Amino acid sequence: MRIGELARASGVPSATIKWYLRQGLLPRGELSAPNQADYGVEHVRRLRLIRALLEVGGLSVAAAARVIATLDDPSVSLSDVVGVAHGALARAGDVATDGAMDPLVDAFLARRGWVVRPDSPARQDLAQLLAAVSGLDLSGMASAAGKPPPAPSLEQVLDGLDPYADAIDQLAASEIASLPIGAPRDVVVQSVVVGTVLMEQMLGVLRRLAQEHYFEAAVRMIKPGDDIVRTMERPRPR
Amino acid sequence: MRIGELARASGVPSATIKWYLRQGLLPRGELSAPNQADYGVEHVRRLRLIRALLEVGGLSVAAAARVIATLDDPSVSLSDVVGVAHGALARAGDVATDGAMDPLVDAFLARRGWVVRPDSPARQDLAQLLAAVSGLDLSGMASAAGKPPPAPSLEQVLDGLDPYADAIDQLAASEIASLPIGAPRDVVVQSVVVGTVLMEQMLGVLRRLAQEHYFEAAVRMIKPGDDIVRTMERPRPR
DNA sequence: CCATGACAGATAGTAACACTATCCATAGTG
DNA sequence: CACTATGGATAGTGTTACTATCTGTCATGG
Repeated sequence: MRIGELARASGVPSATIKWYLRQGLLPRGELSAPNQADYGVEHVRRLRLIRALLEVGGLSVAAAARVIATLDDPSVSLSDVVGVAHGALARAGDVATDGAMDPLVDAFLARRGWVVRPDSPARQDLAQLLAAVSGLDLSGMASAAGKPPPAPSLEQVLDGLDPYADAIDQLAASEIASLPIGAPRDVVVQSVVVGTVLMEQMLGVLRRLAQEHYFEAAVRMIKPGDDIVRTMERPRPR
Repeated sequence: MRIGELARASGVPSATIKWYLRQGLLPRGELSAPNQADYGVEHVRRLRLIRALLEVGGLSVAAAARVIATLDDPSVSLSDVVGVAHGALARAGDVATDGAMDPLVDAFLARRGWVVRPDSPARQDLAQLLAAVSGLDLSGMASAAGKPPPAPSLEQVLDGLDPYADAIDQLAASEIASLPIGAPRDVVVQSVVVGTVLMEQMLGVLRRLAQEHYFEAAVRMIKPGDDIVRTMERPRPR
C-alpha cells in the first residue's frame, strides 16, 4: 500500500499523513526504494486512532504523539500508560498553580479515600478548578445589591462536589473492573487509552444529554399550564 | 476604576482587557470623557468568569462571547441558556456527521428515556464519538495475528455505555435539583453556566483521580508480593 | 526507451486563534 | 505645564495544524 492508497483508505489527505509521519504520530512505511514506501492495515488502524484522539479526544498533536509513543513501547507499564493518557488530558500545563488550594485538594482526596500520586496532573487541575469556581462567588452579584457578602464559597464548593465524586467513584471502579486484563498488550493498552481519553468526552456528552432531558422536565414542572400537555405529548424525536 | 486598576485587580493585562472589550466579552465601562472610562466590581467579576470559561472551561473566545451575551439578555430563557452553554461545549462543529449513527443514537436515547431536541449539539457529538470508538475495533489488532475478525463492535460499545449513562443519570438529576431556582436571574443563570461548563471539566478531573486510585489498587491485587505491604502502608499524601 | 504520473522527503506557506505592541490624541496630576 | 495614563484603533507576534510546492526517483504503458 502506497501513501495515496493509505490516504484514500483512511480519508486523511496524503500531505497530512506525511506531516503525521514527521511528527512521529505514525510509523514510517517500509521503504522498497528511496521513494517507495509500503504501508499496511496497521497504518490504517493507527490513523483511525490518531484522528480519534485529535478530533474527538481533543488532544494536541504533541500530546497524541506522547500517548502513541507509549503504545508502541513494550517496556512501558500499564500504570505509566494511564499516567501518560492522563497527562495528555490535563489542562493545567506545568504552570504551577499558586498552591493555595493544595490543602483543600488533599483534604478532599483523603475524604474520598482516593490515593493519588502527589505529582499527578489531575491534582493540579483540581486545584485550578477549585480556585476558579470558588473565585466566581455566585452570590456576590446578589450582594452587590446591598446585602452583606456571604461566607466564602470554598467549603460550599467542596461540599457540592460530593454528588460528582459519588457518581464518579462508582463509575471508575466499574471501568477498571471491565478492563480486558488477560488480552495481549496491544489490546489492553489501546483499551486503556481509549477508555481514558475518548470516554472522558463521552462522559461529558452523556451529561449534556441527560441535563437537557432533566432540565426540560424540571422547567415543565415549574411552569404548569396547557404547556404541559403539549410538551408531554410531544412525540419523542425520530 | 480605570483600566489600569481593573488590570491590577483582575490580573489580566490591560491590552487583553481591551481585546475582550472589542470581542464583546466584557461590557465597556462608562465613559466620563472621550478617553476616560469607569469600571466597577461587576467588571472584575465578569473578568473572573471570562478567564474561568477560557482557561479552565477551555472555551474559545467566540464561544465564551456567545455564552456571556445570553447572560446579559433577560429575554433569553433559562432553557436557552442551557442550550447555548451546551453549544459552546460541543466539539462537533456544524460539519454534519454522515448520519449513519443516528438510528443508534436515537435508540440509545430512547432506551435511557432521555428526551432531547433533534438538533441538540450533544446528539451530534454522541454520533461522532460512537463512530470514532466503534471504528477503532480494539480486537482488530488481535485478529491481525490470524484469527477471524469478530463481530462489529458497535453493539458492544453501546452496551458498554450503560455504566456511564447510569452514573450520569443519577448525577444530572441531582444537579438539576440543586439549582437555586428562586434566586435572581443573574445568580441562577451564572449557576447554570458554571454548572454546565466548569463542572464538565470537574467531572473529567475527578474521573482521572478516581481512575488513578482504582487502577493502582487493581494493579496491586494482580501483582502480589512484598510490594503489597509497601504500597498499602504508604502514608497518604499530605 | 521514454513520456507521464505517482511517490518520498524536505521546506515553505497559510489560516485561525489569542493575544500583544504601537500609535494617536486627550485627560488628569504633581 | 511637563508627563504619565487612558481609550480606541490598527498592526504585529507566536503557536498550532495543517497544506502546497519543490526536487529528485520510480514505475509503467505505449
